Amino acid sequence: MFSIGDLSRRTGVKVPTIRYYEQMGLVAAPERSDGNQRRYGRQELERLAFVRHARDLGFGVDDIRALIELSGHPDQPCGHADSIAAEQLASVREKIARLKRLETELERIATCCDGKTVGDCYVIRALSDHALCADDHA
Amino acid sequence: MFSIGDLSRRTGVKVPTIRYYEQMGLVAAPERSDGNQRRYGRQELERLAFVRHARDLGFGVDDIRALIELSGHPDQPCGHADSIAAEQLASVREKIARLKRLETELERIATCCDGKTVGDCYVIRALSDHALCADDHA
DNA sequence: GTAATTCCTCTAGTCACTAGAGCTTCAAGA
DNA sequence: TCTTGAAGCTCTAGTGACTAGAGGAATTAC
Repeated sequence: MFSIGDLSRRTGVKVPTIRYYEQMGLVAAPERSDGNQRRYGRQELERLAFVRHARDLGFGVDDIRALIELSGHPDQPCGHADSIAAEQLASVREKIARLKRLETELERIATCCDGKTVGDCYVIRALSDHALCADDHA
Repeated sequence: MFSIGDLSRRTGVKVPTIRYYEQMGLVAAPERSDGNQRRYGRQELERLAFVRHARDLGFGVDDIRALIELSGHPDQPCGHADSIAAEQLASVREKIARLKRLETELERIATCCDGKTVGDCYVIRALSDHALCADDHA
């Protein structure tokens, strides 16, 4: 049996975040001590580690709820879990693609400024005039 | 002179977002018609385009305020503008690096599942057991 | 026994918007 | 000129995933 602080140290999830996850239904409300403090066991630790891991991988709260629900039914087909993961992968790839376009544009903007004053600063001019951009990062 | 709707169509910034930018001080409060509706001119259009462009590039509101402030002083040295842009570039690069680590891990998770039920689904097992992960994406 | 630490609940703030209610103004056609 | 429907106005509240702080109670270490 450990306290919320112990659980926090073991999982790397901050104390208020654990309480928030409980409120959101990602982890079950645990037993309480006589003085009304939360007391956790091994099962809760594993569940929280699962949640933390899924969050680290960028899954949203709703996805995680669905994955937890699924993990409680080991006999069901796992197509749904697969598709949640595949969607997350697609969304990560999209974000990477978008950020790479930004990177290209920012490189051009941030490294081309050889003016000394704002008046001829390439950063400012590029922001003022979208036409100076190489591609359509919008 | 155009209305907020015209401005929205010309810049691609939604009407409530324009009002929000005004509230945040990113664009100046414009003249009003007799009936209290906003009336914009060319200058406001350019300013909003600047803001939109900077937002598209991922700059935060505070950065944009600073860049606008700078662009109003063409005689000052532009080192500050450069450093804002350089910081933004660094932050974009960091995000890309992080997302790539996630991508690698998600690829492993999402493509390795050849089980038929949740019980032996690799997605669920991988989330339960961080030790299955190749690298430290946390 | 006491002092320091940790815990509790509750509210409110973050960022950059977005949605909706309830009302007024504007522009175009009859 | 009248009417109708779109577009405008302000204000409040909601989004996601936390984070911060107030004010007080419980636990733990010495």
